[in-house]
Amino acid sequence: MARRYWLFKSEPSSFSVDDLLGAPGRTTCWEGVRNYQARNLLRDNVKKGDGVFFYHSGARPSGVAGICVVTRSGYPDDSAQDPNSGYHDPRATGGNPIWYMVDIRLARKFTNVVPLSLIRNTPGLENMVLCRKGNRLSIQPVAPSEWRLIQRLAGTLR
DNA sequence: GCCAACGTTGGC
DNA sequence: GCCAACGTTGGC
Repeated sequence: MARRYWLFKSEPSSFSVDDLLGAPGRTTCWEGVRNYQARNLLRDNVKKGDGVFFYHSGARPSGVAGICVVTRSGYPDDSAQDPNSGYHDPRATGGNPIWYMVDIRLARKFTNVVPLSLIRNTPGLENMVLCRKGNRLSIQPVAPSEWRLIQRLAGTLR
């Protein structure tokens, strides 16, 4: 299977690209996804070696803040089984973990966030899942052409 | 802070 | 299985 591309959303007030920059090995587990559609992607489709856009939501501005690489494919999100975690789900067990996560490593933090407003106005990006009305999916597929275009945009913002 | 859009829950 | 109520997301 060829390398695939994704976009992961995070509110920077909760976990930002700078938090990942400061993490050991610039690596983190992407815990806490509690939506079944996003869960299915993490469990079944996001694979080691895939590319990830780190997206800041609820930010000023919201937009793509950097590029990551998946370093571990989907595995059970054990925060669901931790009563002390904010992500605890009492239904999750070892035999039925329900929720899944992957590990990602920050490859590059963009000098400037590529803002959503620019993405919306850039030909070739208007059909991104990100731009679709009402979209709330926190794990999204990104087309190879979109992957290249956004990196080119990031270069123009330097 | 507002509010539209969406996902989930739970009564029936 | 339907659907109203509710909670959450996320842009603005």
